Amino acid sequence: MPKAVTLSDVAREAGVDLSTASRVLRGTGRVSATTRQRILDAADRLDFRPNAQAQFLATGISKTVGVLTINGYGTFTLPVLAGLTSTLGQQDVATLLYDVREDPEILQESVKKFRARQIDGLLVLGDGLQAPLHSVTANLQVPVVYAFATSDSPDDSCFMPDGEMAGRIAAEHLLALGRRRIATVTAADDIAAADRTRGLVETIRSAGGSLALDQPLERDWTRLWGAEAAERIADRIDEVDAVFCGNDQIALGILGVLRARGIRVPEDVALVGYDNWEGMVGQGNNLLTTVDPRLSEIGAAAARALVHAIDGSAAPGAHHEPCELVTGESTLGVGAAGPRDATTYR
Amino acid sequence: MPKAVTLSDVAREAGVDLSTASRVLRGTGRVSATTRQRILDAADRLDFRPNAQAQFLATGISKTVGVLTINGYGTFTLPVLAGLTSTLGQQDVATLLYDVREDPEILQESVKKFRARQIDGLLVLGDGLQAPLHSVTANLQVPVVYAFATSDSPDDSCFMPDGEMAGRIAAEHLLALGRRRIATVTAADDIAAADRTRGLVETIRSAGGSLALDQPLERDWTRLWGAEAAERIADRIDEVDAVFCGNDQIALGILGVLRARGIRVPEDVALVGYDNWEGMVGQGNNLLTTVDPRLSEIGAAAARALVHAIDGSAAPGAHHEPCELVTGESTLGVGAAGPRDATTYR
DNA sequence: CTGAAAGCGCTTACAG
DNA sequence: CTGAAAGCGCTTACAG
Repeated sequence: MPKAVTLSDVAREAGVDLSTASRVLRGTGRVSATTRQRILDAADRLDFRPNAQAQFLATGISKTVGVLTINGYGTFTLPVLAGLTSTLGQQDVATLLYDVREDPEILQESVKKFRARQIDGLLVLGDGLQAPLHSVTANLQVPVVYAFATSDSPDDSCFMPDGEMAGRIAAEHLLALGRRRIATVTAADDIAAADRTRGLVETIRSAGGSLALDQPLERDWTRLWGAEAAERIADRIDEVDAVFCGNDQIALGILGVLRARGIRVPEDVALVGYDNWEGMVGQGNNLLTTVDPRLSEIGAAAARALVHAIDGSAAPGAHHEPCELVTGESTLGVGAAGPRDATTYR
Repeated sequence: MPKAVTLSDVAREAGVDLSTASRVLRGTGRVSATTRQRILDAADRLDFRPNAQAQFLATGISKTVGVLTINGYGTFTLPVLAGLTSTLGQQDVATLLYDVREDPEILQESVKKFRARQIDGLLVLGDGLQAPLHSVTANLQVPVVYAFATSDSPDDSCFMPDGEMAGRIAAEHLLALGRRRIATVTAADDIAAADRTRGLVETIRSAGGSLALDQPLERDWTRLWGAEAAERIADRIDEVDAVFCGNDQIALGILGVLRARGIRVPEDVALVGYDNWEGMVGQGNNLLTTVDPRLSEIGAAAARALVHAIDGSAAPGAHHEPCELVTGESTLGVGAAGPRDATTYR
């Protein structure tokens, strides 16, 4: 292991004190142009990399943040996590991850470990569904940001997908295609589902219409529920020419039954899903028109917010990140859109 | 911000020198039982957490590892990444992630940043498909482990799913169910596909049989290919009573066409997929019997190997992590297996 | 068994 | 504008 070159090496090479070298390398304090150049050259020549650990000790900044994960391996949290860590990595900050699994004891453990490690901030990664998390902000003396979760304290900085926007862009797309009898099939008793439904219904109302079948059809997130709902829709097919589905599973369930009953998609009934599940799995079949929540962007936004908060400018409150419509055959028909031809609404 | 308690505080509280306190707290060197106890009590009373940054500087260990990601947001790399970071987190080591996107310049960049940060080791996270990665082991003076990838240097420590085992347990399951005319539909020109096929064929041969339809049907990983292959199978239905599919997409494509043509699954043809894609998406429909590559375990195993390598005991060579059969309706029929009732083969 | 001292590699008032 | 010094909080030979 070749001895690493240190700041003293650079100082000696440039013939100055190491405090002077430190100043020019951090760009702080006045230094004469020639001295500065000499030092910069020396650093360059020696290919100097400051020892981050030493800097951390001297400055009290660790350039590492803690990440607390509620359901670390959840399909939907995975992209958020990747967005988090990769954005943090770009900013040169490391990540110390603990999977909490809603176990309060582990939480205590983690907080202790975090303290030892002098983390600069904490990211709490939820599962995107649950009720508000109990705020841990007060327990720490570093900034906290909640990603894919909300906290029960209104001053906390939280990042979530914009469910209302999802409903809105789905409605706008369907209305633009001339659909006027838009129904929705989704999960019951779910805040996220309710947000999407609200965005949908409000947009339909603004256009002078109302939700087809009067009420949302609500039960759960499964393909099976989609299939059953499709039977009901098929029985009242005159009243429906489009369905916004709570997720892609439901959409797929509906698609299968509708086709089996001889109802054409999208000619008779257009379908819009949510999750961009195919996109996630990298297939790009373009079967379904769907709303992509851009989960990795949720993580990225939360990470950026945390870095800013560490720098002193917090962004308290709930933030809803924009989603994106990804068009496919279930609204445009076969061959209408190129593969992964995403239309972005803002 | 309440001043943190330091080792000197503990030493003073216990009435000893801080070097002595350091020794007992790290469990190194002989110290009398009573002194030891006094120090331990003091540390406890003060709730002392050693400043990790200071320890790092003093010992030269950073407790952070670099992670280089080839395709950071790939559906299949996501669980591996989560397995990595979470296993590392449990061991109290932080993670510094850079997404390389096969860009050699970024790689150089990253190596420099890693050097500055004194990382203890490096994890290279591949995409599970590509040809061997170019080994970067020689460029660093810290241990390197490749996860979900192989390197072009045979001494490197690499962790991959066990593709042959996947084919084997699929075959064993189908044979156990009495199937004797097993075909396979998979991708062409793909090492991973070839491994699974080999495991399948060898197991069938050991049982005294041979692959149905003589040859593997090979093209790509899409559902569309599954559907087309299913047409061919349907035309020669007498020769086939089971299909091992290269992935779940293909399986789903086959399933749809077979049913549309009045061929019963699993009664006439049993289907086994690969990826446990449904499981990934958290639905647990149990529609498909499939082989779960346990991707997060790949990451976990690689992380453990890296930690061991850092401690001095490397595990060079290619490691194939066991996969797992997850049974579903496509081989056992409706209601046969409970939800996510996984059968583990070893 | 225990203490006094040097050192890890930087940063940052403080003088001059 | 630049240098000498103290300090960040620990670890670890080295004496005694």
